[in-house]
Order: sequence, then structure tokens, then C-alpha cells
Amino acid sequence: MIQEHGFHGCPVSMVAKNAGVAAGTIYTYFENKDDLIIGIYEYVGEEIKKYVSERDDNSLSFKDRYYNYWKNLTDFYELKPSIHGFYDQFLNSPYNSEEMQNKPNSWHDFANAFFEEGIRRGEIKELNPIVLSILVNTNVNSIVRIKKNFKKKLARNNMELDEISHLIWAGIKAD
Amino acid sequence: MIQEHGFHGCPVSMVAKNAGVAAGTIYTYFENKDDLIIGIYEYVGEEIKKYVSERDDNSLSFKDRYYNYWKNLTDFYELKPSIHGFYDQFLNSPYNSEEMQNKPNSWHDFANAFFEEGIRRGEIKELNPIVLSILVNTNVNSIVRIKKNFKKKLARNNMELDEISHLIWAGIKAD
DNA sequence: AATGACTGAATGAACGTTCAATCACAATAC
DNA sequence: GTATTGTGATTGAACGTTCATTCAGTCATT
Repeated sequence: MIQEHGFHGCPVSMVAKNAGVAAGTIYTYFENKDDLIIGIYEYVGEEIKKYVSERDDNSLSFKDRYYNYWKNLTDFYELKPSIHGFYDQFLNSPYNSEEMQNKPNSWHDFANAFFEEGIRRGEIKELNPIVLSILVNTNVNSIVRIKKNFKKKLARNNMELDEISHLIWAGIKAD
Repeated sequence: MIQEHGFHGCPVSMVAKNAGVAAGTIYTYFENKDDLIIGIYEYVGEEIKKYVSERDDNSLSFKDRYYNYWKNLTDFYELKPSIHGFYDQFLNSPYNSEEMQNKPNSWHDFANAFFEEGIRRGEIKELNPIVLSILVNTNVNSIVRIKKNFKKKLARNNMELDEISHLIWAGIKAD
């Protein structure tokens, strides 16, 4: 609902109806609407981590693992467009404050560790793993968004958004 | 104000006060709040285009022009953090509908033409220029956002976000 | 009989929007 | 030069609606 209507466009009463409970019930589990939204964000982070980490296979070359990571993250978002829409909005909203960013976050931790290992194995350049995970996650995020918004335009222009995963690999792989 | 409080967090009355006019006056220039927000979006696009295009010098190599483009866009956003905050939020919100995306947009046109020329000159790979401009603009956007949010963390971890411009250049330059 | 979750009408604050009244200024008349 | 009228922008209190939140009462389970 948030992905479709935005944070303001979906009242608590609507959320409650959709969940099949009364509006008041939400307030036994969440302090207020903001607390609910932050709760969703934390839940979503866990789900993403679960999906991507379960499908990672560290016996493969890091190049293959990178492409799997990219594909799995993309698949997850395309499988659950509403999660993607929510997450994409949240990250760019005032909710995503510095305070928020400094909270423990197992999805971020996983992503950082993932790229750290690529460096340790000597398969990618010695860059800050936080930078790398931000780079990759940002690009997957926005490609999924573009695919969603530009459906017709994409077909018309025969755009190859998957190219971007190659571009980025070309940029980060060890020489 | 939108960058700080979000779309809902800033009532029309607040906008009016900040602008030094009465609330009603806004409605002689804009149909409603949505119309105002879309108006700001269009204005912002013009401003970005102006800043970046004025500083482009097509006598340089495309590599230099690419790095200028990157720098100028980054500078513009950092010079006007509130514009960046607004734009970043708008792009990821339900306001940025498919209908919105299909409206004429001189900033998008400029960016597309820019990368088209890089291809024509044979200095970058033969990719869809729309893909290229989305790639570059998305990454500049998110780097600026990260710099804004992560100030302390960045310093602590000695992160080199500027690396990303090189990574992307390595990815898109002609072999 | 006791516990704790659930309900949904009620509350009051906040918001977008309207509009009758006012104001600033220019054009016209004397 | 002064008074009068006309025009269009500006004002902000008021309106009606929507929304987050509360809480007294109900229900389900132990």
C-alpha cells in the first residue's frame, strides 16, 4: 500500500482493513504509525538478507557469486514488487535518518561481509566493502524501479538494463 | 522543507509562511498541493540542466567531459542539498509515475544526448544512451545522499566514494 | 472467573482548500 | 493635480474532511 500511495496516502485504518483487524489492534503491537513503518523496514531487511544469503554458494568463484547476488536481489524485488516499492521509498525518505543508518542491520552486514570476502580472495579491487555494497545495491534498486516504471518505453527502445551488471563487474574486478 | 520533513510533513500553510505569503496565494499559481510539487520537480529539472549543460565543453575528450558531468552534477547537488533531497525523494515516490516519466523533460533530453555523443565519437561502448544516463545519474544521486547521511561513518571508514566515478568509467569506456 | 487480545465508534488535531473582504496600483475623469 | 473607479492580486479566518490515536466495552481462551 505504501508503494502505491506513499507514506501519507495510506492511513492506518486502511492498513488495518487490509490486514483484517481493527485499527486499534495495530496499536497493541506498534507505538504509532512511524513505529509501524520502521518495523516494516526492519522486517524487509531481514527478508532480503534471507533470500540472498540462502542462495549464495561460497564454493563458486567470486565472479559467479557476484552475478548470483545481483540476480537474486533482482529476483527478490521483482517477485515482491511491493517490498521493493516500500524499500526504495523508505531509503530516500526522511525516515532513513543517520540514526536509522547506524542501527544494527543484518542485511547490510551480510552485504558488507560478502564484498569483503571478494577482496580477501583477490577477485575484486581493494575498495571499501561498504562502498561496494552500496554501489551494487543502489544499482539493483534503481534498475528494478526503472523496469517497473518504464515498461513500455523499455520495450520500445530495446534497452538492455542487464548490461549494467556487467559494467559494474568490469569496474570492480581485480585487474 | 520537503527534503527535511517529507511530502506529508510540510503543510501548505508552512510553505506559505516560509515564502512570506498567505496560504491562499499559493492557489492562484497552483491548482493544488500536488500541482505545486510537480511544479517544483519541473523547475528543479531545469535548474540541473542549466548548471550541467553550461559547464559542458564539447571541445574536450569525452572522458574529460564525463568526469566534468559527474563533478558538476555532484557539485550542484552539494551546493543545493535541499534540491537534492527533494529530487531524490520525488524520483522514488508515487509522484514519479509512468505518466510523469513520459512528459517532455529537457534535463533528461540533455543527458541522453550527452551520452549519445560519447557513443557517436566512439569513446564509450554502444549501449543505449538512456541506460547510460540513468546509470550515471542514479549513482551520482545516491552518492550524494550517502555523503549527506553518513558523514561520520564515512570519515571513520575512510570511504572513497569518488572511486565509483572511475568504476563506472571503466565499465562504459570503449575497449 | 480471570486474563489479555480485539473492536470500532469517538475524539480532537491537522490539513487542504475556499472565498468574502481588503489592498495596491493604474487608468480615467474632472 | 486630485478624486474616482476598475482590476487583479493577496489575505487569512473558516470549512469540511481526513487522519492518527484512544478507550470502554466485547470476545476468546485458559
